[in-house]
Amino acid sequence: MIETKLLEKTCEAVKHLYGHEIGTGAIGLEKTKKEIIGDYTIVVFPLLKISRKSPEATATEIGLFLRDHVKEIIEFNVIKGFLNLVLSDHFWMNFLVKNFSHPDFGFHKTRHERPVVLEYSSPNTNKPLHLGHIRNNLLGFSLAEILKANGHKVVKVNLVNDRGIHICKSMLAYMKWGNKETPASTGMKGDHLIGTYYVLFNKNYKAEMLNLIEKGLTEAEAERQAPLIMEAQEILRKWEAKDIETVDLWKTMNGWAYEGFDATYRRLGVDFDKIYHESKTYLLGKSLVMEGLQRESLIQKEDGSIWADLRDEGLDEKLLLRSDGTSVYMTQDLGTAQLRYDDYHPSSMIYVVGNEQNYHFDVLKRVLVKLGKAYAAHIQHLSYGMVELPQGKMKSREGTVVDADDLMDEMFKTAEETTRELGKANELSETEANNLFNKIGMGALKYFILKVDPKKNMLFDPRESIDFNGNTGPFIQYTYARIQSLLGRANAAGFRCEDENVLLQLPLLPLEKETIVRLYQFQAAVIQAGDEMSPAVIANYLYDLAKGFNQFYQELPVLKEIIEEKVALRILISKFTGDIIKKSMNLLGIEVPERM
RNA sequence: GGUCCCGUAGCUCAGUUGGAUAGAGCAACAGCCUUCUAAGCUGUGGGUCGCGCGUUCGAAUCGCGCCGGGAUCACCA
Repeated sequence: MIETKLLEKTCEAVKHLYGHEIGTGAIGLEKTKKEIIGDYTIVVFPLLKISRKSPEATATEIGLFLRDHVKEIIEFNVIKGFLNLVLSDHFWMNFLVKNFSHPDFGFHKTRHERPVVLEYSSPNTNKPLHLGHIRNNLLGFSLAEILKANGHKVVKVNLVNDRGIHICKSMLAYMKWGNKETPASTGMKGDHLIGTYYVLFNKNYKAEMLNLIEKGLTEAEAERQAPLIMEAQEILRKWEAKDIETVDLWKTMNGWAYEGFDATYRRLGVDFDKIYHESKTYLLGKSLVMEGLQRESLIQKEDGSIWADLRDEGLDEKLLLRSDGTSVYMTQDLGTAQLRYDDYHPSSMIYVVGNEQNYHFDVLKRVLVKLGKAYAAHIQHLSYGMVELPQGKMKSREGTVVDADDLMDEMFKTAEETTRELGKANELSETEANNLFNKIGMGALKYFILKVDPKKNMLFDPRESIDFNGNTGPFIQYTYARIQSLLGRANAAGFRCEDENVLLQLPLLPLEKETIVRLYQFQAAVIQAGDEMSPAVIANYLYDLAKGFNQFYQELPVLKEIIEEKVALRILISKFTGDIIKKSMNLLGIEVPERM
């Protein structure tokens, strides 16, 4: 890319002019600010110690050297310590002509042998997915696409938390109050049906606790002694003992949950290459811990419980096996890490998990190191922030969760209303219309969530719903649809690509050039998004691209332009923009409609 | 209490490997459809970048100390 060349040539300039060898890292190269003439700017302040001259003189000397030694640079200007370089129109035209028809532009061919294992979603089978899971799923899916675009093989895995006390709670409530209901008999999605029992358990559990507290128990005592929780624990023991009835019910209810999840995943447009079940991996975790104990990298206490001692690393002791020999969350995660490593020998293992588990992953890595696992160094935690509601954090018990399926229904409805109001569904068949509403609704939702830096907490206000104007998914989809319409007309009118050599000589108007420059930046955006594991980089790039194109489209005629070569040029720009919008949207897991 | 994260316009967010007058969208107001889709474009107003000190030629960005918000530190997951 041209950036690399500019950096290297600047180093040469410094060596030639001042006799100093410097690395490209010592040079500040950035895009020139909008108001100033130029494409790239070199900040020369850091070089003054070497040049021993004024900022202006240094910048001018380097500018002269670059102009003479880099054929793409046709002129430059100096403002204080800023050297602004102007690249030739020919350079930008050449880029456009050489790349616009290249389907893989901006993407790298697979260049890493070992795959990346990417875990995301990881639901519990005791309740349906909510808005927080949506963020997780969208991030995970998008990140997979971004990594593929950067030349990685990606294995998407889902670790289902299908065992444990929380699962038993739903089971118990169902046994007590379920009346043999099924998804079929109630017409409810399986995961939602199970969710009602989870809620029911908590309601009654809370009532029992209050009762006990009234009788003089402390809260902690009540929590442990309430009959319901003790019954749930009994179910857990039966499950671990492989009691047939218990295991059967567990299988049945989990089956309902899976059916429900599958439907939600399909609608969200996410998928997995491999599904792990905690019920099948926790035993491997146990054996890893026992090995570690034998090798004396772990410690056992008098009551039989096994721990990792991390005190000399500034952390605490961490329990890995309970005194009764049963496993905890960490045990299970050690097992799945090992399993994944054995299954794929990946170059890295990425976990898309909320930032509330930062400590967990810190400990996980350290314990794996203690167990002598070299792959611990390649575990990465994509730690994303919480989705908050105007009232604060979502809490299932207080009924303030935004359900994933409900939300998607809402989005669809809003998309339908808005589209009909605008009269844009009039000529569509029902299937086509529903298809469009779905694309728009999901596009709005996905873009809304992915445009925020994953690391940050974000706010979701269901009342205001999601806008379809401004910096939104539908805005970008609309830009794409407009381009397709334009290209359709161009095609119908029989416009064909002009002779390349003619185009290469064309002078560019500012809006034309700005748009081409943005297209060029797609390559850097893909790389940056991969490095930072951030779909938001793509989303922000996309908005900039679409916004800029709309300006171009508004100000300059394409098909109505008089100069034939300009028509060809602008069609080329439009086509390339459309292609990159589509590719970028796909990196976010968002579809674009041909008409809207 | 220990550790970690966050604090930018009324609201939601960009910008944070230190660089030029801090940017968008929404909301408000004012314009632009006899010309390629107005889910669009243009313009106006709106800021002690939480506060203070420091490092630097230069700080929203780095360091330290406060203030405010959040997460986490379970024989929960």
